[in-house]
Amino acid sequence: MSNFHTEKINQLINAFPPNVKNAFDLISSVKNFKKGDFLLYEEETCRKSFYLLKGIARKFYRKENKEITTELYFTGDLAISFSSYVLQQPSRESIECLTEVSVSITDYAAFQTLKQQFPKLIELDLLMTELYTVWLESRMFEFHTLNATQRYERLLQQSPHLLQQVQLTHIASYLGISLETLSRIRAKK
Amino acid sequence: MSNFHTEKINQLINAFPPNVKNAFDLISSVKNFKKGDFLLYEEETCRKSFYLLKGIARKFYRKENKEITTELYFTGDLAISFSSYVLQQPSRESIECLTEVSVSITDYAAFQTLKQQFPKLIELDLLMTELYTVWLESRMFEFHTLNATQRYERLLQQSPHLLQQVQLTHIASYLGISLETLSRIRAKK
DNA sequence: CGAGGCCTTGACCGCGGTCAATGCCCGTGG
DNA sequence: CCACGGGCATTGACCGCGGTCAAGGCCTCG
Repeated sequence: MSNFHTEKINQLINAFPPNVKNAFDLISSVKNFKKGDFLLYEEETCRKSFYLLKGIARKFYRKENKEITTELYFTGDLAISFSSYVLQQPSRESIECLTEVSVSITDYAAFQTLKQQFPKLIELDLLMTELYTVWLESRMFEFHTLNATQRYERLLQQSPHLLQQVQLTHIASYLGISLETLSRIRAKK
Repeated sequence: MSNFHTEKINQLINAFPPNVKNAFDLISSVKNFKKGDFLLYEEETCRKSFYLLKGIARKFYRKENKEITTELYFTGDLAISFSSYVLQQPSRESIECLTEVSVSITDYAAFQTLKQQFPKLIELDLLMTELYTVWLESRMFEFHTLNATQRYERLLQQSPHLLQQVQLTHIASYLGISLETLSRIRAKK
């Protein structure tokens, strides 16, 4: 869940009374991972959410022994396999650390319980889900309306930092194109 | 928002106390539309949600004078342009009735207010958003993992009724393929 | 009977994928 | 300090899926 509309979320969180914040912290814990470590394995059910405090991670699935990256996470993003998390079913996606990563982990079940206690947390959950869905819709839209070159240029313009920090193999599959095609696109001009 | 997980939603709604149901009904109203009528126009901000009581509708956007169908609605589905509704911004999509349609319309602003009064409604909103997102993720996944023929066959198997009721032009664009290609796929065996 | 909407069929072609060879960079060990 | 190997990116040759354009068929309805 990319944090491209963070203001709204921060606004809501900052308005929380201290007891809600404290209760939330009690069911969360910080953990560190090394480059190459997995936060979630394919087939595993996503029972935790990972809030990135530092580092870069990616979510991907395998298709005929090739890996398709579906999301890239940076500091401030929330990493989960959404469908697996919501339905509490095995995930078709994995989440892998691309650098050293520090995350704040929150347990799914504990959060569900806490939401019943503090309805404001349901509002937070709704807001974050809405923003993820808006992002997903726009990603879908771009896949259908832009060709490979246009998708690359749009990424270049919207998230230039990303290209410095993530290897082209992952960027290519995130854009839904082959590494070779991406290379050719970049070669032109 | 396809109602493929309706049980959960019904469960939640049935547990609502009567006063919540009544309050909700007070901000909703039934309206009828003819085939070809629009529930929402492109560029318009989606300020209402449309719950289909009867009929078929579709959501689509235009791309170079061609129409791409993004969702098909049947009885029991909730028709909205999600991003427009959530962000209260102009929609890139339109919603059109494919048959005579009867809908229960709920105003966005009134629903927002009612949610503050009855937090259970936030839970309902969250649940429905989650299910839409799960559906959207699976749609995205199928676009990336299946070719045109496989997507058609999957639709055939999961929603055979749909093919009886919706013209092939819309089905083709819903599957992200041209009418001609769909016709050829159907011709084989 | 004619017109228009919808679907089918044919001919053609281009975007982007695949396979394979080569290049480049960097870390490790002799 | 250089040599080697592995990971990642580039480049070239080829090709197939599915799109486009155009013509023709088939209903339905006035």
